[in-house]
Amino acid sequence: MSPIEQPSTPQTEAELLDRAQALAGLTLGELAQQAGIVPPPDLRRDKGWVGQLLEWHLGATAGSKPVPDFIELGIELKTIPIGYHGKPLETTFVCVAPLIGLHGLDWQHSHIKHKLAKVLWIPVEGERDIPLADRHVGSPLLWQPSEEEEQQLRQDWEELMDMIVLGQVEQITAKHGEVLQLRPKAANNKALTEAYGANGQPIKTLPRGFYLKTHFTAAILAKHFII
DNA sequence: GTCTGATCATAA
DNA sequence: TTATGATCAGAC
Repeated sequence: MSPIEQPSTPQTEAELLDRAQALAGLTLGELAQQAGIVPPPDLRRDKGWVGQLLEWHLGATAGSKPVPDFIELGIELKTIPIGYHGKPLETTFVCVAPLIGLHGLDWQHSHIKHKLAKVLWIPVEGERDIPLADRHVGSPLLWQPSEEEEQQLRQDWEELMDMIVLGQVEQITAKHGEVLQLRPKAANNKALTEAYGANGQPIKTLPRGFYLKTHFTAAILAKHFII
């Protein structure tokens, strides 16, 4: 057996798209075999497995660094689990929400705006009754937020950040926001980080992340594939 | 059936 | 602990 090398990094957007398109229709089992790895029985203990498998095939290099998957192209790769009805099964994690040091932070300079500036979505069958190795990869979609989409994101972001600045982070639930929600993003409920309390004093709370609601990502996919 | 809060693995 | 990659699973 010769060692398996990761495919090279695409140099252009077109090349990345071509290569993503070439993966469409294949199963995760086939892709795992090409990468020389064995699919886990389920994703319970490997929630990021699908995303990392696709990153490998497309030659993403960022690893766990806080930069886009394809640095040169400024493109972020996201896999999205799809149900039998063609709609996303899960919300999409975007990034962790800053809870302190927010003075002067606005939407234009937010981490989330930059994360979502250009995203390569790759739908993957996600129904739990389909064995992981048998799930098919779908057609990729390169997306940039429309003005309307960005406006929706910005509005929710500003509402949520206002609450965080006012020390109301613990009053925020997943119901806040139309397209963007704030939910815990942690290893467990013992992992704490610093935030503002109601009176401006520091408190310890669960790290939070921004997630795109399924109806928002469903609309993105629908706009591209159904029209 | 859907949603929300909780959780899992790994690297640095 | 924070960053990456997300899905699980009980509540509703």
